[in-house]
Amino acid sequence: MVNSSSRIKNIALIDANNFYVSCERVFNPGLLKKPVVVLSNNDGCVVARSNEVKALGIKMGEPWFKLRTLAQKHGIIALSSNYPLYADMSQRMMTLLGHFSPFQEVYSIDECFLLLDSQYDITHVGQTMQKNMADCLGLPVGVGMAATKTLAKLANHVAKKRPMYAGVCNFNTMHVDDLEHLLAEIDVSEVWGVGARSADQLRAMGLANVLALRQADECQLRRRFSVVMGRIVLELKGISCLALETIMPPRKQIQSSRSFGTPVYEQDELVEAVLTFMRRGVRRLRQQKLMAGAVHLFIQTNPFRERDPQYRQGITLPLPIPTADELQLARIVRSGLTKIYRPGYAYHKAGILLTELENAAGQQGDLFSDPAARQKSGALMDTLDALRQRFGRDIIHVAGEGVCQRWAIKSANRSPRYTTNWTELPVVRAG
DNA sequence: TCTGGGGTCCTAGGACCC
DNA sequence: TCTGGGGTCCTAGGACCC
Repeated sequence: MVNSSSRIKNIALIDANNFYVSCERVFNPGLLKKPVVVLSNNDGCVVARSNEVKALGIKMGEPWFKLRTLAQKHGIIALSSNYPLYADMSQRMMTLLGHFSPFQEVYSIDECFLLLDSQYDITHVGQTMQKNMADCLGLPVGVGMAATKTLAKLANHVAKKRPMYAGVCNFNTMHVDDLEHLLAEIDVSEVWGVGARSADQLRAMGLANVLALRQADECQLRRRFSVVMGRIVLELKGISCLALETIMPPRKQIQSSRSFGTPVYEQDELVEAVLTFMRRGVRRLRQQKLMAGAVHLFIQTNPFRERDPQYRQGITLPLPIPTADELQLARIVRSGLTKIYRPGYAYHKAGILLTELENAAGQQGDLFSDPAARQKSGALMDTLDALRQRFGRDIIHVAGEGVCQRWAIKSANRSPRYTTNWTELPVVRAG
């Protein structure tokens, strides 16, 4: 893996440490060095942990109510999630990192891949990125570099876990013996794409660490698992199978769903929820200039309440022609709900899934559709878009969404939307 | 009392066709 | 008595990711 040849690719993975917690700390330095968690919707589960919390052994995804005593004992600060803030910080981070290479793949809210030019000292470039993120945004990041995406992910893991790397680790400049020694110490479950299930099976086959997996026979593992595992093995060997996706592929589905703050029994209330989800889904559909060919609607009781009667049902509702018309979509889910709703259950979650998405611009005409009606619907939707743009996205509802929304989520400890809402900007004291 | 939400890809198996 | 077989399409479910 010594970087003797310029043909070896330099792929960097930059990833913010404890992203949500770090975003909160930027605007509230009082949270620095304190144990902090950020909770999911409804303040249900832990979705981000500061290092102090990780040190206490608290796991990702742990239900918050189970941690109350421990939290009290250690003074853990719990924040409701504040997605507008994180999304905005993410955008700033990606823009800044984009200056380091024309080849950037934004992989998730807090990480991106960059293809770097080998003529520079790549490790130094990584250190510059790290400093840049700290100086401009106040975000701590880890940087991993290697010849493939899977190896870069691992290098990033090493950069964060081993203090000697100080957050920047480049596999491409390591001697192969050192690298293999390192990989032998890493559990196979740390490999990108190896989940808990596969990790158990790999261990049972005697492939417990990353080096063992790297040296395994690709064909055999492909047959035993799937093509995905085959690719992972090749990537670990330094053979690139996963291309850098610099252009975001179009969405294939848009989902909008929520657990309820309190159980819902009545059909009318479910209608409220489902119509609200549909409005949110359609907003994203229209933002991305897409149309949906079908909608899937689902409702379910709480699977954790095992003693309660359980019911879960979904229905796929095809549209005669693809549409982004909120009113039409609202009508169709409302009628779909009457088909799957059963009285007598405590519903806990519902959602809609817009599928068979296609580009609104490339929309084909339909022999039976009425062009005048389509034009009218388009004009109405444009008006709604404009009103919401001007007065806020929740200004207009479809009739039936309800006003009080008793089922709406709980979000007890949300921080202000520092960067995206004028009334919540942080105040800077002069002098 | 209280257990997230939003995605992707792959595979197996059934339906269907010739 | 003999009781096809191969290709394709679709869907549900599994696994994984952040």
